[in-house]
Formats: sequence, C-alpha cells, structure tokens
Amino acid sequence: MRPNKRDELVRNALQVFYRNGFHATGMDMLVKETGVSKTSMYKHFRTKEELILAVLRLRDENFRNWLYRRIEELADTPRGQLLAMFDAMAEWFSERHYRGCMFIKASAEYQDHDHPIHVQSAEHKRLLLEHFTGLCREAGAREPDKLACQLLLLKEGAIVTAVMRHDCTAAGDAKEAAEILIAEQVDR
Amino acid sequence: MRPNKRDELVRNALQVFYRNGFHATGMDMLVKETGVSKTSMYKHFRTKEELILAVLRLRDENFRNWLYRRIEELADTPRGQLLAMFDAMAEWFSERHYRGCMFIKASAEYQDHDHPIHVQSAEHKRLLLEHFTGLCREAGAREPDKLACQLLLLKEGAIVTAVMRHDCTAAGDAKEAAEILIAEQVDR
DNA sequence: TTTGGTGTGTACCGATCGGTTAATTTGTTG
DNA sequence: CAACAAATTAACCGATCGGTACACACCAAA
Repeated sequence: MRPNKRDELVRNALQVFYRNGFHATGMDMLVKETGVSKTSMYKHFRTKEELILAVLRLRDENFRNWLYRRIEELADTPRGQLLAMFDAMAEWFSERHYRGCMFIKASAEYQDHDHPIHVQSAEHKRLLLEHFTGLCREAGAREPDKLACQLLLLKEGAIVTAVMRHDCTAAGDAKEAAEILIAEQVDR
Repeated sequence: MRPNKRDELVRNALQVFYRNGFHATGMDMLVKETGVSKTSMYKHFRTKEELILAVLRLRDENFRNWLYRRIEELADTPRGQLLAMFDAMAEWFSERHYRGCMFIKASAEYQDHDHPIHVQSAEHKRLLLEHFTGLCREAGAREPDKLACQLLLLKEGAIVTAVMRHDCTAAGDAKEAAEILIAEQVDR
C-alpha cells in the first residue's frame, strides 16, 4: 500500500501555515514546500479553505492527544494533572519553533463568527474546556466549570504572552496562579 | 486649519484593519473604505507596513488612554482599580463590533520576532505590564511583578476566549480569579 | 495487455496584490 | 489674483493570488 499522499500534504501544509500564516501562504508556496503538485492538491481539496480545515482537524487531533498524554505522564492525580498542564505548556513554549496557538491565529485571520475556520477553532477550545472541566470535577472542585474556565484563561493568556515576549516564563507564573485557584476551590 | 487628512486616513484604516485583518486588507480596499486616494496614502506612508505601524501607534494610544481612564472612573483604590480592569474588559467585550485585541492579531500575522509590527505589538503589552505592576505595588502586593503578570495572563486569556466563544462571560470569571490572586498577595 | 486511479509538470485564467506615474483639481495663503 | 502645496482621478506596472486545463507518467488489478 502506497503512503497516502493526501495525509502527507496535510501534514506538510500544517507546518507551512503554522510558520507563515494563512493568508500569507499561497498555493504556489505550498506546492514548493510540500512537494505535492498543485493538480494533486485540488484533487483532494476543492479550495484552499477546505485544505485549511483539514489542517486544523489534524492539528486538533495532534495537539489534544499530545497534551492529554503528556499530562498523564507527568502526574497521576486529577489535581496534579491540572497543574501538569502548565508544565506541558512550558515544554511547548520552549520549543525552538514555537509560534503560538494555531487556532487563535486561525480565528484571528478568519474573524466572522460563522466562518467554518472560526467555528472549528472555537470547537477545539470547547473540547479542551470539556476535558479540563472533567478533571476539575474529579479533583473535587466546588465549581468545576468555573475553575476549568479560569485555568484555561491562564493557559490562553500564557500562550499569547509567550509569543509576544518570546520567552516561556509565563507558564511558570500561570502555574503558580493555578495552584492558588485550585486550593481555593478544593482545600478551603 | 484643515482637518488633517493623514490622521483621518490612519483613523479609518484602523477600523478596516481591525475588522478585516492585515493581509486580507488590500490597499485598494483601503482607498474605497477610507475615502482617501491611493496617491495620497503613498505620500504619507511609503509602504503598507508603515501605515500599519501608524495604525498600531494610534491604537496603542487610544486603548491605553481609554483603559487607564475607565479604571480610574470605576474605582479609587489601587486594589479596586486592578479589579476594575476586568469590568472595563467586560464593557469592551460586549461592544457590538468587538473583534479581540489588535496587537495579538498583528503579532499573529507578522510572526517574526524582529519584525517591526511584532516588536511594536509586544511593546504595547509591555507598557500595560509596567502600568499594572505599579498598581500592584501601590496595592501592597508582596511580589508586584508576578501579580501583575498573572492578572494580565487572565486578561489576555479573557480577550481571546471572548473572541472564540463570542460572549463576554470570560471577563467575570477572570475577575473572580483576580480577586483570589490579589487577596493571596495582599491580605494573607 | 488493457484499464483506471493517482500522481506530475506546465502553461494558463481573470482578479487582485503592493506600488508608481502623470495630469488635474482643490484649498489656503500672500 | 497668483502661487503653491495638498489632494484627486485613473491608468498602469510586474508579481502573485486562488483555481483550471491538458498532456503525460506510474502502477495495480483484470
């Protein structure tokens, strides 16, 4: 069985879009950078938008899988895992080619609330919220929805701050804040 | 004295870029939307990038002036003003045409750390941090730098979350978290 | 050996990109 | 009114945009 050219295209296009932005990346640049011919691209995806949506689907899968697994590796209690999220963030921020969250950037370039790319980006954040709300409940939080939302505010804030300041100290500050917020809802 | 056409251009261009994005907004669209001729634009700004930088300078001035003034209107103690920031955010988020933070979006579209647009966006965030660090110190925080950073993490997180979810509840959750973080550093 | 699915290379489409040019109108000031 | 700067309209530049057309190459299954 031949290696699926379509998946290869999506995988490579992800890198190019992440590094270069969506509007700033033309189809001709994708041809050069992915090694897939234009004809072939348009056989798999009818428009650039459809390709972007496929890229975002892959990114959502990769990122959530990585984050959930990494958190479980780093801690074995729900409370510990909530805090471990910020350690995982620190690892991500310190990657050489860290460029921020692809979904924040996608929703920034496609701003209409009903644009498919915006909707799909929001869905990624919703799935994260769902997951961490469950963890907060397991950790014994009095208001798991609110706590999860607050922890994710810290996470999103750390993501954009790490891009702006171009260091990863934000993850540490966010973690310390998270410890306080969790203690307030669980211990007190 | 005639109303300065250059300022009018920058003011109108700000609206178009904010609503439409930077790469997605062409110079011809700016001609139509701002009512300023192309020749005139290129007499004031040699490139699109220079125009964007002027737009960001105006945005920085407008936004920080508004925020600082609004906070002082809402509260008269340093601690109250720190919390009032989140009330101001809630007001901003609930504006009909709220589209998130222009500087986050600018740095997302111009990602190179040494690109002038990225640098200027980061500078805006640095000025905010400076201001709120001062407020934290006045409020009697033990670690004003860290507290200010954490409060701004909540703010940035609320900004992007409000865009994604397209509601303004994030501001309230952020405010409650801020109350806890401030109490931890001031009262305890 | 034929067929059909999947891929490539290349040239091309009209539209738009950022930016320039030249001729002309507008408005303020002496 | 004359003079000058500021602004306008409109055509134009080469490059690139997203997307298409066509001829051809590869490789599996019938």
